[in-house]
Amino acid sequence: MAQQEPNYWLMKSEPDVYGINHLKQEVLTLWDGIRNYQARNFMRSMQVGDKAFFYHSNCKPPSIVGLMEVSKTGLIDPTQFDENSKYFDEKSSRGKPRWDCVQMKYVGIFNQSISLEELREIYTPEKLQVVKRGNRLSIMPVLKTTANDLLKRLGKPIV
DNA sequence: GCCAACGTTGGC
DNA sequence: GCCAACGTTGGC
Repeated sequence: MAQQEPNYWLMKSEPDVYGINHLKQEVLTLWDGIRNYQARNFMRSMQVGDKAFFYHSNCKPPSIVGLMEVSKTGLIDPTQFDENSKYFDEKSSRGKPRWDCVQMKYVGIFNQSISLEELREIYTPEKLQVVKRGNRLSIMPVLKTTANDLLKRLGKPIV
């Protein structure tokens, strides 16, 4: 069977909470704690092998810093059942879990990251959603043409 | 620290 | 089903 073309995504995380270096150390991580339906639905449409730009948010400067890859899909987010987790959801049940997640795999860090400010100079919100003012979505698709252009600018990710 | 944007909740 | 109140995200 022919390999399907990967889709591209952008996923935000705060470097103090879980940054690209955490992923570099762990290699694999569960992208859990997503409590937004739109973001969850994007995760549901992910395929193993899809690529995602790792975006550092809530920091100076917010930037695309690395690349990762979807390694497992359709996983139930365990934090929704954990009463001690800040992501605990009392309205979710094991019989009918509300939140799921994917497993991501480290690919590499870009030699030179691209800041949000620079992204705004290059792309319109139609070309790259994250530059849209007030965008709070933490997971969003990236158009193939934009993704290819980004990869050209960012160069080869360093493992 | 401020606040714009916007998703969610709950009263009606 | 509307919408006001509230909470959160995240840039600045």
